[in-house]
Amino acid sequence: MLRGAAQAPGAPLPQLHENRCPTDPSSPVSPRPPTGMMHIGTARTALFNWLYARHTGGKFLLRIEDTDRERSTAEAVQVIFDGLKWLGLEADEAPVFQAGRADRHRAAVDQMLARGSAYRDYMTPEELEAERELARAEGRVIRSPWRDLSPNDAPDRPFVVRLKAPLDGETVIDDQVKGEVRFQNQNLDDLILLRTDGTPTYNLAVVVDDHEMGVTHVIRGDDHLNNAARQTLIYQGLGWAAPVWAHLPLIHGPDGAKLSKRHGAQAVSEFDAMGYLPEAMRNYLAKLGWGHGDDEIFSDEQAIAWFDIKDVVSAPARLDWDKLNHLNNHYIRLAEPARLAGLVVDIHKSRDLKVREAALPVLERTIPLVRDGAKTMLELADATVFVLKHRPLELPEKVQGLLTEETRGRLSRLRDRLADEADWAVPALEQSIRGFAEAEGVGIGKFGPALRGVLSGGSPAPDLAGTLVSLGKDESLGRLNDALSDGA
RNA sequence: GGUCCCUUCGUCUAUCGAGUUAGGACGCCAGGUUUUCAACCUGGAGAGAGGGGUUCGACUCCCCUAGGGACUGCCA
Repeated sequence: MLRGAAQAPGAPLPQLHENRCPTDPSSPVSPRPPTGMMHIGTARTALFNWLYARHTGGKFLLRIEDTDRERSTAEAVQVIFDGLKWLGLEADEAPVFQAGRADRHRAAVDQMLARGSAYRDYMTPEELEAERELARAEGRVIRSPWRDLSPNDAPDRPFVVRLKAPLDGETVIDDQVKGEVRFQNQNLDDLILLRTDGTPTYNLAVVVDDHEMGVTHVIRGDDHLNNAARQTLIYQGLGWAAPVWAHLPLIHGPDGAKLSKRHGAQAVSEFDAMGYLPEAMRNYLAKLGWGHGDDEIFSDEQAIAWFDIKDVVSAPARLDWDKLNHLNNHYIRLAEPARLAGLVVDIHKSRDLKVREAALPVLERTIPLVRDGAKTMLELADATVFVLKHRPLELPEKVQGLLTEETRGRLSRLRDRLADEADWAVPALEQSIRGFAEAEGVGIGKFGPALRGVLSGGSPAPDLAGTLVSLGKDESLGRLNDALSDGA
């Protein structure tokens, strides 16, 4: 939905409350090749934009900022789409590719040139470098001599087009989370709008696209706060009204430093691979930098109803794995077993474990029994391997050590009792086991560990009755028989 | 170097000048429960970076210092 560039200067912002999600199609850290990842910080920015759009009834828009052609690849873009989809944040309209709008960007620059709010700068790279050093030494911003020269003096050589920013006065950003931020214009340089090859730069493209896409609220990372001032100057140069700004604090690693590889993960795909559920990520990310009183766990609907940019915290937050795990566990307990079973199968398969179709229902009835302790889907997968093993099970030494003469006798008597059990369900089996212990005149501790070991092959398993139910009567008895006949 | 942002328990945060032992959550510690690992129950320790102001009164407003961070590209 392009509104066209012809909006009158100073006209009121449309009441659409549209947002955009600024997204980097390539890695901001390593120049090339694109690392093809969607940073967790980008994901949270997207989440806040999404929450705000849903809350206000506006639109959640996606724009791929690929004005740097070299670093933008189809794969990198796909990673972004996949990441947003996994997180459950899909844009309301087709994504806009910035690179495809270069003509609009250039048209805007023509306007500025005509209005005198931009100029051609013929400085050579060497001259620029010298000026940069000098400016830094003098503690000021770069200034080009071409700013005030007449076009008639133009030499015949490549040029960039720069913004002709005001030299004095101040630019005030009324940021929704930072409050009023003031910049002295003398500290703001004439940023490049068009490169030597005529292609638009990011700062120009963002302004033009936001304006023409009808973006009213720009919610983005803290790292753009300085840019907001400079972009405001571009809006002024174009005679357009600036949008409402909201700059989110960054997410740091557990140690407070910038989030990086050594913190475990930075890409949303990695969180997926580590077994985190998207709804847990949404809840966690929402709580990171925003909150609604003491509410810790909430649904998307609640988050949407409660979300307000003004409640966003202004300090950077650290990624806390313990808390993420806790939330993930909470959502694993809430999820449909069938869905979890599917995810668990995928994990087992990726670990080269053969999973037959018939295992799905078995998994489905096992999951509710073992999910309470699972912090991630990976752990849930670990907790369910016992059910997927093939007979005869290999018993680890620890289990074999439990199988003394006495215990074997006991287990065999228990086997007979279980074989007669008609009601193969947790309550009945619990009673049966307890009754058996009584009949034997011993505590469950006398045979429980051995029974568990025989049934699970030493892998983690739920309580005894649960394990029996998970396995089913035939498989349980079979495993018992295997162990009792083996070496007997 | 310059500009800008940030600073409450270990972590995320509540408290939006005067009802507080500064609340909650995760984590942690202790105890309970117990057929593994968990889960679960009970209890506990734990914070306003430092220094100045403003005010009858400050965690809350202002200034300074310290410490973190972002930007300072013909990257985004």
